[in-house]
Amino acid sequence: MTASEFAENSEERPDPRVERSRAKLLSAATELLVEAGPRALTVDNVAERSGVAKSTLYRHWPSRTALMIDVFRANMPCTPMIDPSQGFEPCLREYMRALADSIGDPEWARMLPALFALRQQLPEVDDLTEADHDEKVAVMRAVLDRGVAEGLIPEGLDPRAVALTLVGPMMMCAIAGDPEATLAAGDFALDRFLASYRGRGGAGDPA
Amino acid sequence: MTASEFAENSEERPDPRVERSRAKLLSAATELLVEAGPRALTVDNVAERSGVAKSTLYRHWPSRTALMIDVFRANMPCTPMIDPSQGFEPCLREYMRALADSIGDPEWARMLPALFALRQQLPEVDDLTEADHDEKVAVMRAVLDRGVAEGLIPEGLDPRAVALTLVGPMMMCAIAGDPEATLAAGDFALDRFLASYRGRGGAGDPA
DNA sequence: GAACAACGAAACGAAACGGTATCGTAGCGT
DNA sequence: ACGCTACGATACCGTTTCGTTTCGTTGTTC
Repeated sequence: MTASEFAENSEERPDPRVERSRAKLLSAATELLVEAGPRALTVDNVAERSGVAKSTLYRHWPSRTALMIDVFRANMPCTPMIDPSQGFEPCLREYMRALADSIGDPEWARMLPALFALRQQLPEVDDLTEADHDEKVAVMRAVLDRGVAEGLIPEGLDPRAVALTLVGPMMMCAIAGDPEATLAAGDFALDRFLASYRGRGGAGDPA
Repeated sequence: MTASEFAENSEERPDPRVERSRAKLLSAATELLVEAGPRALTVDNVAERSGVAKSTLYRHWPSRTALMIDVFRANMPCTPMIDPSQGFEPCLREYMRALADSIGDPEWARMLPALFALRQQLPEVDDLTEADHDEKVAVMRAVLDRGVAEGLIPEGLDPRAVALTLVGPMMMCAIAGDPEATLAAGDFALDRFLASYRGRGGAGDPA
């Protein structure tokens, strides 16, 4: 009831214990998901490994499923943003490199198959992946626009198709359990893609 | 006890009931896996849907896991074989088309994520996918050899890398829940790949 | 038709699971 | 120092799950 209460400090600082136990639970749940798959992600396992009581878990999430979804959300790499001012090819190469880094991260690569598997059952997970996909396509569209402006690639290229051919090989690598090869796979695909438009000066037909 | 019994028919014909119940169980298990994922593939569910008793299931498979592995094995499309005599490009195009057909099959596409997810936990599933991968790479190697012989692509191309860039987009399509686009994705990737070597007469550097 | 093997139905057990409730404790902000 | 609140421990409930067992029945082969 001091004078300072009147100021905009009326928001009470949140109890640090809340964030701490939440972090512990999320971390333990991530470990379990990475090490042994979604089936091992049980409330009892998470509680035991995290050292946090099961009752506390249910104070933070309404269900085991909600926790699992948050595990994906917390670990999903955010789509790297790109500065288009450095030109088409450097920009695309940097984008691919950043994507390989995030997709090929060993932890993330281990939970990637589970993500796609649960996408079919949990609409929230589906939303997560779809939003991520849209972001990737949006960045790709911007990069391609730059390429068209520079006359290096033809007009009318579908950003979704390009993203598929460039990201697909990397994703395939990560999912197939060979995350170390992600960067190389992306490089090869990118080289082929770029070379395919260098043949006749870039203004080929947009097939 | 007729005379025909004396011939090479001395091996007793197996009871047709065995194969019948096995087929029923496998079919029901496949449906459950496709519709609701591996978590729905329980012994009770399979027994109920197939109309076969649970005890019979355990006469055919030692565990639920063994059944699930056989479900994958029974549904996994066999790698299409290719006749290399028709020339490099037609041959590669036909191969890609056949791959798109098998990978993009709706049923198979629905169980594909589960396959990759369980690969990490079940070594038998890992063996399945690895054998399939090796087959694909072997066919690709044969096709590429033909391409080198025709002077259309440079020597020294890694069949694994090529397979990754060509199959990756299709696989990504199927896993991401868009199996209808599999063919188009493969076509686009293939067009880019081929065009990338047409620029300077095919004898470019093997990057 | 007789012997035999596969099957169906059902009960059972043990363990794991998701989720709830209780209550004493300990840490936080004031 | 005090009150509030998150927390820990634990017990508990109902359900699901895997896997086993038993026994009567059906179908197949000879």
